[in-house]
Amino acid sequence: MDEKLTSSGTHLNDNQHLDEETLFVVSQTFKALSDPTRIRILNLLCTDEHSVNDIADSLDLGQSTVSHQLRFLKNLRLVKFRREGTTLYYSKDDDHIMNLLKQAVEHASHN
Amino acid sequence: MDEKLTSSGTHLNDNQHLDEETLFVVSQTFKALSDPTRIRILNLLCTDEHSVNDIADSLDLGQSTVSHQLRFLKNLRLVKFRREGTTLYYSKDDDHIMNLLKQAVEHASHN
DNA sequence: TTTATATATGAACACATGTTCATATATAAA
DNA sequence: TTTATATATGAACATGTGTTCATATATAAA
Repeated sequence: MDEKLTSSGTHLNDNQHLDEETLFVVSQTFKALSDPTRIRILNLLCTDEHSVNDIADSLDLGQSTVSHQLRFLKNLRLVKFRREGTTLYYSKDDDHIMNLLKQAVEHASHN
Repeated sequence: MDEKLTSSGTHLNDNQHLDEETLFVVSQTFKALSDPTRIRILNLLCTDEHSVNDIADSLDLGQSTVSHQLRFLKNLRLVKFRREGTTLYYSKDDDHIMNLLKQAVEHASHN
């Protein structure tokens, strides 16, 4: 127990080397944020929840495109959804990553 | 002057819509951080400067691979280099983006 | 059940991406 | 100039990625 303080665990924090799992998760996370379409979707979900067609209409994207990208984001647990009849309302599910996106946007638009 | 306070500039901060240039820069930035090899290189450059062969040896990568990726990172101004004889010492050139990487790593390794 | 609407899915396609190989360039030493 | 070392470069290749199209599924209303 308290693996971080021992020196015999499978992978400890040597604070320098990145183990393969961390590397994979980090790269996948940034990959999610590396596509303009996904960035626009997440930016839209930053404030409110939206249905799939809402998103498609707002961003002028195909319904299929939005659905595919939402599945991608859902697999990474960056978004979640709530059903109401036949409509699915998607919303953000990871405030930490949304914050990274916000930081990058602010950095890029040099405010 | 002071475009942010006017309402007649080409693109203002409506704080909701992302203009194309911002979208491009943000996506490119995250793309840089979305590849395991580049993450490992940046992680290595997080603390000290390193030559190309240093990096290749440390991370068990081909010299060509490292050189290609360093060019990629240099084009995005995430790294810079300093020459000493025939050796080029690379180091980080964007503390803000390095900080984003650090945050993601810490988030992924659930500390 | 039939119909309408909202969303998901899979195949296909064009395009982007990362690595490798061979080779070019650049600097310094002999 | 020749030689050695460090790095850069471009072509080629396999693989990954985002969008579109057609269609399937799911829920609700009629």
